[in-house]
Amino acid sequence: MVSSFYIRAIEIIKKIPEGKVATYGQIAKYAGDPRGSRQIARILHSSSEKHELPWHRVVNSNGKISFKPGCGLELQKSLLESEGVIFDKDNKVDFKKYLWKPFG
DNA sequence: CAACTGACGATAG
DNA sequence: CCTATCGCCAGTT
Repeated sequence: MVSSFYIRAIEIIKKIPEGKVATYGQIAKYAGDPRGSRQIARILHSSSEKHELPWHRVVNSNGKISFKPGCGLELQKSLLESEGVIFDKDNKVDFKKYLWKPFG
């Protein structure tokens, strides 16, 4: 079962460039469902492996990671820092520098 | 088919 | 800043 929202979200996520991040709400909204933030989480889970999505470039609305230390937080943080995205002391990214915009 | 679940978002206190 | 709660929607049980 594949909804257009799902496909669209995948396409968007795959387009996130290195050194940039996007939010769940942003992706969901741009994919056609302003409130599909939860589906984004599902998509990342079910497709990050199948579609090799840069799941680590997706953070919540605060620019923070939803994980907890030991649950992947370190991994995501590490991956992003490898791409040039720096986290502050609150494990947040600087949207002014790293927020990716679908329109450029 | 009904209830539960979830890598969320926004609002309220 | 933090927790609590509602709303959204698809996938599971």
